[in-house]
Amino acid sequence: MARPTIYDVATAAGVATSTVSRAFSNPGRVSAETRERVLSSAAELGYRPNPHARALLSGRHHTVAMVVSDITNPHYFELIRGAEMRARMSEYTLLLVNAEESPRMEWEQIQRLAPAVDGFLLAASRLPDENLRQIADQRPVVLMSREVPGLASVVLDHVEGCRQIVAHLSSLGHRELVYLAGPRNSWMAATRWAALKEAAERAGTTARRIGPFTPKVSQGGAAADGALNDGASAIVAHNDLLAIGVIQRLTQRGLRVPADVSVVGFDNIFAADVCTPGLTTLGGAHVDLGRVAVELLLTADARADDDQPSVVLPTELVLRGSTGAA
Amino acid sequence: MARPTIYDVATAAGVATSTVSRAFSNPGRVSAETRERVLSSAAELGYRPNPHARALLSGRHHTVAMVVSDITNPHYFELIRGAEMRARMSEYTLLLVNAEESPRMEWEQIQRLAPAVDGFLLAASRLPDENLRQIADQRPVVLMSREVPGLASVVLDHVEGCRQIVAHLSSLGHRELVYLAGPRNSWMAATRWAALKEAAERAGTTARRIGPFTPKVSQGGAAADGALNDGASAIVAHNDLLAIGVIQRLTQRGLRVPADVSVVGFDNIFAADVCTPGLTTLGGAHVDLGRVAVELLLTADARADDDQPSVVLPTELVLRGSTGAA
DNA sequence: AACACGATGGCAACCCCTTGCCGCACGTTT
DNA sequence: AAACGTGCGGCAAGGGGTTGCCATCGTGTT
Repeated sequence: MARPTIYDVATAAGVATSTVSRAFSNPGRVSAETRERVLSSAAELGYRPNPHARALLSGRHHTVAMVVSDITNPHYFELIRGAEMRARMSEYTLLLVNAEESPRMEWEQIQRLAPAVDGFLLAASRLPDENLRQIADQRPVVLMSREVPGLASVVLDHVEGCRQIVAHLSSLGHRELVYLAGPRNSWMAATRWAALKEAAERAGTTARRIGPFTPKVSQGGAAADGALNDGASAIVAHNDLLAIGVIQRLTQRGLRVPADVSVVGFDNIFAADVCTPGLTTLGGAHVDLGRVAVELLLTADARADDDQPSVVLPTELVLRGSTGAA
Repeated sequence: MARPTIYDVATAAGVATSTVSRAFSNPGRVSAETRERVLSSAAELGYRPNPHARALLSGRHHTVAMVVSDITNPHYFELIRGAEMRARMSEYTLLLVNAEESPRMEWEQIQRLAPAVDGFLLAASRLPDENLRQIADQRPVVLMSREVPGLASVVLDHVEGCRQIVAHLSSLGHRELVYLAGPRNSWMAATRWAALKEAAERAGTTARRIGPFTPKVSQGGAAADGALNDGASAIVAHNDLLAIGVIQRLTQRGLRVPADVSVVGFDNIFAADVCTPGLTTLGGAHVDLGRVAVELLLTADARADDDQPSVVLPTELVLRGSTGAA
């Protein structure tokens, strides 16, 4: 038989549909006794509210969309996990959308979903600030791993993280490092480089940048060759995938890591722990990042437009075998 | 200003709302000229249909839900990617749901979402056959990495795959292998063991099973110790995570892989390629699996209830350093 | 005893879009 | 010229809930 509706429940309980509705969504508005009767009728019939009908009028969908710039990057899975957990805690559904590194596709998907979700989680968005503000005008938005003035965001503390990286390399005697940059339109790539350069200057270390590189293992070859050409004794890659590709290429070319070259990555993905040598990488509370982002999104209504928090979570430098004395 | 509705477009174009609706969803029903006028008015106003209102009446939501039993397992990422790609190709949205290995949670989430999605993709569902059939009565369902008579499914060819594993180990001189079983309610765990045992018998090899183990790296320790106790020269782990944990533990205990013990995994996750030694594992077209599953789901309406295909995709044994002569 | 007021339930409009059915204006057939 | 299509728009009824407003009832106040 067809799914029971609120009308069926109303008939069964001998009340009006409005009473049924209120019994569920506004318990204080009906007497305890009536409520009890409605709920038991509903349970008996196996009634479940139709989310679409509910959303149509109320405008609340109990759904948040998370848009990731590239779902193939294992780094995002931690964010997704955290977001999914927090969303489910509040009985929200997480919609996952992949933008495949294409700003246009990202924009279109967001526009398509805008009327159907309560807000957007944008992970490492490739859209320009301007567009992000437009989206924020329509729906609450929380940026992940990106900051834009006036918009809510959650990021890891890469300034401090880069300082740790430089300090670590410095203490091992490295006086020159090269940064393998990420994609041109990646905010993270710009941020990491700025923080790295600044930290290097303070530590009396030389930092150079080459790239940009698409942050995938397959690009590690080209990146490694470029880095060797540069002559630095330490390589800081835009992320772990690239770093792993670099190590593979270095090993293939007969260099020893870390005896000849040290390599550092970002993200602390699972593979960083099992590759050889283990990858020294800047990790952090990625699951928390996802969690906090949803938290911010769900509480967005309670904040004024000009009160959008920018949460910064701590990083931790995970030392493994890929870094050693210069 | 508020999002324009079909009424605004109708007014702007000087037609009735029904005409606007048809201009979009039933082009043959209006004259080319009228359609043109409606579309340009709509474009001008920036009109986008409200998916909820559309779904409410039509019953089609252009959304499919994918339920994974444990989102922390990187193996699923490939399935998710494939499913996401195929869904987007048809302008469908993919809803991602995590069941956290809990059948109860899986069931509740599915019931909650049932009225809001066009179908379910259930990856490695932990629900009993009975429940799966109930779900299939409500909505189209496609199982991934699981088979239930009468329901559509996509799986890798583990019978052939296990044969390959046994043949490989056999050719290296292994005469005894031990299988580290997956979770008790996992269909895959049962299937792999059955296939392995059968293949082993034919090859004149002894196969024993220990477990079950939760398929995580952290369980590799206990699994490895159990396997060593068994005395077999080759270990076949339920999946790569477990296998990697096993290798770590073996190495820690001073054994050499593969000189002392060979290890084989399942899934060919990214980390299998970068760990040391590289993990020999049974891979397959996981992205295709996701793709095909969505394909089946989207075409489910066209098939009779008793014509639910069970697609079997090929596997490939990826040889790496973790297996060697006995 | 007359009145005020809070608690509770029902009525009906509304959210936005789809679709069955009707009617009109043509063109075609015999 | 009468009888018939046929193509195309509009009307209006939902689809399943939510919510503003009104009616009713019981209790407390003076």
